[in-house]
Amino acid sequence: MPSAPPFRAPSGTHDVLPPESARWQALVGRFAALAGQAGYGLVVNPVFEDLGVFQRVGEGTDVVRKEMYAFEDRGGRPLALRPEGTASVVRAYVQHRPTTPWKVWYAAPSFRYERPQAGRYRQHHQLGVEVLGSVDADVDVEVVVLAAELFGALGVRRVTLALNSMGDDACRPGYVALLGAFLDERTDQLCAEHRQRAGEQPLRVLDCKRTECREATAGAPRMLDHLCTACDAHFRRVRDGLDALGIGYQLESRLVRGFDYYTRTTFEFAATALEGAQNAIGGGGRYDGLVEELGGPPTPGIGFGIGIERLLLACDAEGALRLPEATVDVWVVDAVGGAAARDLSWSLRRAGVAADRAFDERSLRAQMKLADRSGARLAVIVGADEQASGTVSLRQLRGNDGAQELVARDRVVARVRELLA
RNA sequence: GUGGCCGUAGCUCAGUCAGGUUAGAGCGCCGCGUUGUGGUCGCGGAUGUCGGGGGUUCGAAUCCCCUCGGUCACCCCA
Repeated sequence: MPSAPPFRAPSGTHDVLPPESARWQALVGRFAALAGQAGYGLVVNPVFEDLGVFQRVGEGTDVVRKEMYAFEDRGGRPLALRPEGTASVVRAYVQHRPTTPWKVWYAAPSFRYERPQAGRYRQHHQLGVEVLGSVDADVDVEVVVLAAELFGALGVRRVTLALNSMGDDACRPGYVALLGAFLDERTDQLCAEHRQRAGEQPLRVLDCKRTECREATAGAPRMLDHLCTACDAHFRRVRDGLDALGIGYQLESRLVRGFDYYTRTTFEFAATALEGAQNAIGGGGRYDGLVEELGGPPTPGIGFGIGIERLLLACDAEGALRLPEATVDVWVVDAVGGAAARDLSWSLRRAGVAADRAFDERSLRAQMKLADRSGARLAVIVGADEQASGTVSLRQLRGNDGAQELVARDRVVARVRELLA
């Protein structure tokens, strides 16, 4: 007698069950194929890391300052569930020092303690790639195009790409000083939060969506106008590459993104078919200082993350990724106790035929209903007569007027294969 | 973390505003019509502590408070 269940998935988490889980499989499978085809290997990282790994990477960011699942294990070690994928991959790079360029992809959960809503979860899942060890602008292009290709392969068309460059150590400090001076003169025009924090995070103010900040920064200096020669050339090559490959984008000088580690190229994909505010389906950028930050040798890097849940919502909104219902080829109906179903189903499966059966000695009628609903094309039926004569009845369930034939038990697999061919 | 809305069978929902006999529908599920045959059709059946807890009342799905969950916006981002 069911009553209110004592437990449910924690707030902001969710179960993925069949048939929805098949879409996950398909999505990850497509991505794995695309990444593999481009020379990326799978990386699997721990779901928690030393707390310091993430603190080092984003001490000025909301994600790290107020959204982390941080805890101590029984040995008193400070740990945290990963809030994003890049830090773990970079930590693994520093630890193992693979030869470069190191091109990897992952599909893994991330954890952020936020107020849940549609498309925003406390445990969500990301597909991502990282490339470590190359400053080549063509890597930036490869990474961005890879994400775009995934959307295309899935049939998600209504996607916009925002592109920006954050500069590097040579030009960013000067720009930030310029921006800081600009903001200092109009602190009182900013929103409440940034009136306090504009000094420490001037770039954040550009990203603020509040109208006060928007208006106050309308005439602010743009990073893109202050790139040094090297960053400007790099950015130009990135844009040329995207143009050559037919990937459209919009320059977005306000695109700052949520992590401190970005340098040069940053980008964000939004699904415009999504109604809600949570329409960013992927984003990333270059992080040429991050490996050193985590104790490795100077090594440039770039990567992106794509939110699986949001991407699936975008698929829904566009009617993409509609999968046919999963079916087996054959359903084994056994009215004589179950042993025949047990043996025949495995004979078929061992021969590569997808087969299923009922349990619990259901009535013949009930088993036939299940056979029908399963979508199987054939029913293998064993009743008392077949049992006695060492045969089975093979019935066609899809069309052919339910044509039925009697087949010797040792010829079942061969005949089934013929009929399915 | 802040604010608005919502929470009735497995699913989608009616009933809540004006508290009152055993809480309903459709779909799905199970069984039977056919003790050896599915799809259609017909008949029958099961399942709800009306999210949870407390309160008001003779009486609460319905009113009040708290809480949990969802959702929308802010914020942030995938």
